[in-house]
Amino acid sequence: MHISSLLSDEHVGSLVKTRGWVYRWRESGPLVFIIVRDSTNIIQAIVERGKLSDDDFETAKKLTIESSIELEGNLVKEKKAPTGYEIHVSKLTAFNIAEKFPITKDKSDEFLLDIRHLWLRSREMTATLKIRETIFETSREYFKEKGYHEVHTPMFVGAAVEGGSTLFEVPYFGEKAYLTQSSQFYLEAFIYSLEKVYTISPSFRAEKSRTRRHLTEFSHLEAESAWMSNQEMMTFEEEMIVRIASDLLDKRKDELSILKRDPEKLKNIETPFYRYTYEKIIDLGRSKGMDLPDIVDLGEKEEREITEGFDKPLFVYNFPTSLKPFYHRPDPDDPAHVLCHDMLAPEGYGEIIGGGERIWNKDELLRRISENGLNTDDYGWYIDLRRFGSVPHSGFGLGMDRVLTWIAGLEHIKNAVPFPRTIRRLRP
RNA sequence: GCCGCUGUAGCUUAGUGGGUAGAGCACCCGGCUGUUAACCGGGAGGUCAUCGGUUCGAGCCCGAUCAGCGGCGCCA
Repeated sequence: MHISSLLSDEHVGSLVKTRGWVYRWRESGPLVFIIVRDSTNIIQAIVERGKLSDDDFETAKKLTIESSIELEGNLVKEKKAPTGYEIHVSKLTAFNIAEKFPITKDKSDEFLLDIRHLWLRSREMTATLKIRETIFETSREYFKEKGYHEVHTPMFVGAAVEGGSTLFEVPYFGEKAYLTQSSQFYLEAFIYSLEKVYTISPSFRAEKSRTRRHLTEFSHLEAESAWMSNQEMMTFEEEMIVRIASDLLDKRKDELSILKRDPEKLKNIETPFYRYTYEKIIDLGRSKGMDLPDIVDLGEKEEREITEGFDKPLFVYNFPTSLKPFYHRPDPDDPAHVLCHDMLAPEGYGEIIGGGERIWNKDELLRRISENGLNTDDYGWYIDLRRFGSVPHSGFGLGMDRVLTWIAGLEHIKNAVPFPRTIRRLRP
C-alpha cells in the first residue's frame, strides 16, 4: 500500500505492507527507526530485535539512506512518529542497499543542481513537481472547457519568429535550422479552421540572461483565438490564473506547505485583476520615486518595485507602439499605442504573460514589418494568412515555469524545473 | 557583453603580521529500550581549482588560466 493510505485510523491494528526508500535511519540500542518514503508521503517504521527474524533484523541494521525496501508489520497510531502513525515491522526485505548518498543536511544550491538527478527525490522537489503537474492539468482543463483545441507546432524552424532575439542554431541537412522561440505564428495558422487553439511546448532562447527568471529552455503555453479582442483576452487569462490558484488550494495544500508557501497569498488571487494603461503604470512608478522617461521598456528592477506591493497580478496594457514587436495591432483610435498587454505577477515576480491583438489587415502588416526594418520575404506564409479570409484575433504566451515560481513562492526559476537549462548549465 | 564575488575532505565550512591544514555532517567501528536531519566514544578521509612568480618558507602575497555565483544589460 502507498504510505498516504496508511496515514489514517482505518488500518490501525492491522497488518500492512508497503515499500519505498529509506529517508531517515537511526538506531538506539535494540531498536532501529526507519523513516520510509514513497511517492506519496513518509512513515516511521520500528524494527525491534525478536519481533522479526534475525536475518531481517540484521538487514535493518545494514540499511543506508535511500536503500530500497519492502516491509510488513502492524500499523500503530503514535504521536511521537513524524506523520502520526508507524509500522511495527515483522518482515523486512531490502532490494538494494544504497551506496553512501551524497546529499546531507549541508547543501548549496549549486551542488543540488549538479546532482539534480538525485535531488529529485527530495520532498521539496517532489512537492514542486506535483504542483507543476497540477498547473499543467488545470490549464488544459480550462482550455478544454472554453472550447479550445490543443495543437502541436514544430520546434525546428527556418527563421526567427520575432526580430531581435537570439536563436539557437542547429545544423539541418546542410542548411541552418533554429530552435523555436515561440509557437505564436504557427498557432495563428490554425485559427482559420479550429478558431481557438493552444499549445504547451518548449521555447528556446539563446539570450545570455543571468537572472532568476530566465531559462534557455522553458515551458511555453500559447493560445490564439479568432474573433477575440485584447480586453476579452485579458479576462480569459485572469480567469485561468484564478482557476489555477484555487485548484492548487484544493488539491495541493500539503505540497504548498512543504514549500512553506502561505495559502493566504493564493486566496488573494481573485478577479478582477488590476488593469493599468502603460501611461498609468509609468505614473505609478514615478509615484514610488522612480525616475522614468515617458517611453521606456520597464527593466527587471522597475518591474520588481512596481509589483512588490500588489496582492494579485496586474495587467499593463496598450504599450507605446515603438516598444513592442511588429505584429501587435495598433489601436485604430490611437495608432501610437498597440492593443496588447502584459500580466505581471505580484510580490516582485514580474512578467508572466505577454499577449494582445494581432494585425489582421495585410497592408497594415506589411507597413509595420518595413517600419521595423524587417524583410517581408522572411514572413511570407505569415503574411499569406492575411490574404485569405483574415479575421480579428488575439493571443498570448505564458511562461509556465514563471507561473510556478511565483505561485509556489520559489526563489529561482531553476527550482521550478526538474532539469533546468541556463546559459551555464546543460547537465545533468 | 559590463560590474562585483567565490573556489580548502563526498557535502557545509574555519583558517592574513606568511611558519606542521581544523571542525560539523555523511561514512566505518563501538555504546545507548522511543529516536525526531538524536546523543556519547573512537577511526578513516586533504595535490587548499590549475599553472607560474615572490620568499628560507605560500591555503594566505602577486600574475595568468579555468570553473562557478550574484547583479545589471539583453529578453518572453
